[in-house]
Amino acid sequence: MAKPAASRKRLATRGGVTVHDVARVAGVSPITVSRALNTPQALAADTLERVKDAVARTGYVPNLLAGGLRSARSGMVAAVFPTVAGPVFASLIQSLTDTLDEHGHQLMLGQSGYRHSREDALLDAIIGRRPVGIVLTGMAHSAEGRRRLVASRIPIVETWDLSPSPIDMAVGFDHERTGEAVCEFLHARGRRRMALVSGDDQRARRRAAGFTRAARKLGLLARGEEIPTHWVPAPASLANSRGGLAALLGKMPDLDAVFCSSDLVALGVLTEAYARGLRVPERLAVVGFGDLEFADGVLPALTTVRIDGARMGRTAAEMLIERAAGRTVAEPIVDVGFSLVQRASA
Amino acid sequence: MAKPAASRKRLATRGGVTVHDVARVAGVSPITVSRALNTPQALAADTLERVKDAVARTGYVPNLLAGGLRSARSGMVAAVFPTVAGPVFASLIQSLTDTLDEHGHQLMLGQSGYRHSREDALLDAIIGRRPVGIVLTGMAHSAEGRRRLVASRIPIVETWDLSPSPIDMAVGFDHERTGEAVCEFLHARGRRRMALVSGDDQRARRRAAGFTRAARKLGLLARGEEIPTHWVPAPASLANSRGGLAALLGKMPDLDAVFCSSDLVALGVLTEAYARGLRVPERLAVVGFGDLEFADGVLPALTTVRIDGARMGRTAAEMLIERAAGRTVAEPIVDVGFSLVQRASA
DNA sequence: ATGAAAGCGCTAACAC
DNA sequence: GTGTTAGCGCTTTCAT
Repeated sequence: MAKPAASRKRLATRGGVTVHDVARVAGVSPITVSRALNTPQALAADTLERVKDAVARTGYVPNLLAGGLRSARSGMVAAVFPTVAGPVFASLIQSLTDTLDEHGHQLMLGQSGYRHSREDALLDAIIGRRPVGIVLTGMAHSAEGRRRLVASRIPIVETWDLSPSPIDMAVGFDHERTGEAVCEFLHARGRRRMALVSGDDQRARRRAAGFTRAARKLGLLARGEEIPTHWVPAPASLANSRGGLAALLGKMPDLDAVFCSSDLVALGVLTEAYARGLRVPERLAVVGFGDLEFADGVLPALTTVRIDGARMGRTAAEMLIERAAGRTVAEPIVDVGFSLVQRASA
Repeated sequence: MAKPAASRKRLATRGGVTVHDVARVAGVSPITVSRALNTPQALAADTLERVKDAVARTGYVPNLLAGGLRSARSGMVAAVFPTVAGPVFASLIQSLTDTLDEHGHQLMLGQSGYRHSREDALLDAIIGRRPVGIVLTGMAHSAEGRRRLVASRIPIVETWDLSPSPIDMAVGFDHERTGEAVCEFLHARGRRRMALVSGDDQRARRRAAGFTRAARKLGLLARGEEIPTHWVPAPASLANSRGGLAALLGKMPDLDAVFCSSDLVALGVLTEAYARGLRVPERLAVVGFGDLEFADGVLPALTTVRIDGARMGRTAAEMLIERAAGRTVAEPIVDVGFSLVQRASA
């Protein structure tokens, strides 16, 4: 008497169709239903047929929470970005999702929003879901956060940046080198009075540092002198960026080149230059960062640094999938480099 | 003898710290640990203290899969977008994540990529995780998919578009009306020879239809005549869009206004117009769609349609949270409208 | 090739 | 305010 009551209750309680229900309809045991879905090749053809039929008729959708609990495999990958609004991460997220999807994994997305306070809570929410892997971008992990990540033993890929001491694996590029490359490029073009308009985030500061180092090496800076820089508070807007050029010109009227921390900032600089009648590139060279979609269409077309976000996303996903399969990753640290896209603005 | 062996095995098997371990360290029962984390106000202050201490010392991170299974609350919200790469959805995703985060929920992200074949598999992966709610964007749900969604009884919000017959709830705006509004605007500005350069997706087609309807009403079209339209295959690129204007001018040399399906397309049109020496807006008016970040910075500044993506995301999240709390949503269908941002290009 | 039993880690329900 | 018992729905393990 207790048994039938229990099964009736199960159906009533949550309204959910379970393996038991499908099993009953198919005339098999629950485990056979499980096998039909996970290892169909292990079943006789007609049994498989019966189960599939029962699945369709009952509208059964497996509870992945239960399966994940038992098998300790959630099938999800978590990713944390400072923000998804910026177009910079879009192609990375896109290719990450696509590649994971090809392998039957889902992406769980978190935004750190550069707020350290929320960061640890976010990590707990992630680790607590026992993901197959974690993709980290732009987080300056707290000591505590780092400890938890390591303790979780979950495979981790740090992206975008190429950290000097990755927690586990990394795919990215060297921000300092991009700054150096741009400085050298401008110098080769005969520019000598350079400045920066830069968003105030960690990676942009790294690029600025690289730029400064190259300038020093090229003899553009006297001892102790710094590259004039206007820091645009995040999130960088067009108006802010225009103001940046204005401010720089106030201090340095003979300015002849500006390296911007993003294409959007560069667009603001371009706009301000136009408003002031400063010809680009004749009078002022402008270089952006990111090669966003619009960079090719503005006037003059923007010279900028291109990053292969799609490759980063794909590589990160593949590393995690490799690890999830229990294999070791041959190349756990990948530098995807960057390229300088030369257009009209410099 | 069996009991201690079992608990020793538990520790060894997965290496994971569980409620039992924390309970033992704190000298309480497992349920008390659970309560310390979920309903701390129900515990005595010193007990709470002891448990928190034990949690910190053991490095315990609750297994949310197990908790979710038992309580039938996964704490996740799933969202499906055609693509996250396009900047159009960025602010929507951003505010969705932010709002969910404020309420302790995580976002699971899926990309349908406009592929119907993957769509049902994606839905199973989502429904199988028993999310608190589902946000749908730009999916033309298959009959089967729709049936599964309804059967799952999971709260659903359709966004971006305002479907005529939503599955459950909806936040969006009327695409046809934006097309109408732009046509009327251009007409009021004295334009009579209008055309469209449009990406080939469903919503853009709706806007084109609205544009055509208004043109007909205004007497701009003869019986059976259509608005000349160049369809840009997705994903729309700058080069494609430039080609679009070129093609239109071939057929209609006295063209005096173009409505584009996105700001990026509009930028391509602007670029082509410049290359041909067609002055904007004097000779050719150009209107975009989306009010992307760069719209204000290009030359001439782009007149465009602005959509409040942040409001959509916030509203969608709040609706789902409301439902998750067992309350009914007062206004299950919300029209966030749009606004025409008038700048120099038209 | 299929089934029975057990248990993943947590919390709802009910005691006290 | 705290503990005991049971079970969420699935899959691992072992048996046949």
